[in-house]
Amino acid sequence: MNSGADVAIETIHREMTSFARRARALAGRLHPELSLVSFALLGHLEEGSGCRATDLAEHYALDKSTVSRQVAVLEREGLVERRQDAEDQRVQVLQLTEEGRRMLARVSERRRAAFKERLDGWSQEDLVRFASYLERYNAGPSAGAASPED
Amino acid sequence: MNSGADVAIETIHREMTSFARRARALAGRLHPELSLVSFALLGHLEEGSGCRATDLAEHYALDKSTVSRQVAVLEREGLVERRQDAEDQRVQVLQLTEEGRRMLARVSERRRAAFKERLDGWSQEDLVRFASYLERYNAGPSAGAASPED
DNA sequence: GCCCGTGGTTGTATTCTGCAACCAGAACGT
DNA sequence: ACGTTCTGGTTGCAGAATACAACCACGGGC
Repeated sequence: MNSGADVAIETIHREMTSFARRARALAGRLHPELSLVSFALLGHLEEGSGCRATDLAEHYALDKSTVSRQVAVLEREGLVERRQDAEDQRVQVLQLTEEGRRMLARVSERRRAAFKERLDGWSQEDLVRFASYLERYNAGPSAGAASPED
Repeated sequence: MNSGADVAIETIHREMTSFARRARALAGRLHPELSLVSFALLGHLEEGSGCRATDLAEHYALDKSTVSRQVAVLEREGLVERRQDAEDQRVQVLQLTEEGRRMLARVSERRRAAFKERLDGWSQEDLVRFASYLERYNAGPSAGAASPED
């Protein structure tokens, strides 16, 4: 790899980190009602209907106790529901409630608005290309060293 | 804004968020000796030699008290130095120590390796363009080009 | 029926964080 | 010069997120 690419990687590395930092810091401020993790968990539940706490823990590299507590909070707030699995009594299948769906949509909308503002003035071509780069990056070249279980 | 751009924004939103939570989950695991925030702060110090705690706070959307404490830790560990500003006695200019530079290089190297693996196979052109998009995004809300130090 | 693996919860300690109160130096107006 | 306000920074405090370990409940082999 030549040095131009190295510099680019260094930059990508730094900027992505910076972004992560800001996203985390802002998540709590902009949406006090839904932490970044809760948001991610809800989002996960939205996609595939029904999943286990253990799945979430593994997917987000979180301890199962953490997920357990987060889910407990979300349940107490009426955003998710648990359903005992008929097959296996140990398992609790998690699902979004209607309220959870609404909340997710609301927060999602606000976040999207923030992004939109930040991306105002970009040409469509740049937006599309940027999006594709991010997708490509997150998809990972395969095993993805930067993301063991994802 | 047309729908093509909207889709792109949606994607950018999702992918960046995805990245953020993974980075967060990973930070503590990969580099127990340097939290994500500490790493970011050190990195920031490396670029422009000398900056104030307030600058860091603003840049990373952190409370100044948080930065104060983080910096205190980094100082105690001998990674950064404070220097009273001659102009303004209130100001403490922060700088990396040699040890700090070494530590940063070490962790940076490990992180870069992870990124590199993930970015393996990208053309230099794509890397450079991706990097510039990220910089542009992080620089702020399209503040007509050269937005200074944020 | 017993033991072990798996899904989840709870106890405990740590870390990070923000807010508010505070201190010290600078900037400004009178 | 003096007081007021502003700015950079620290500290007290409280809350949230997290990991780790111990634990409970169920399921599956033996």
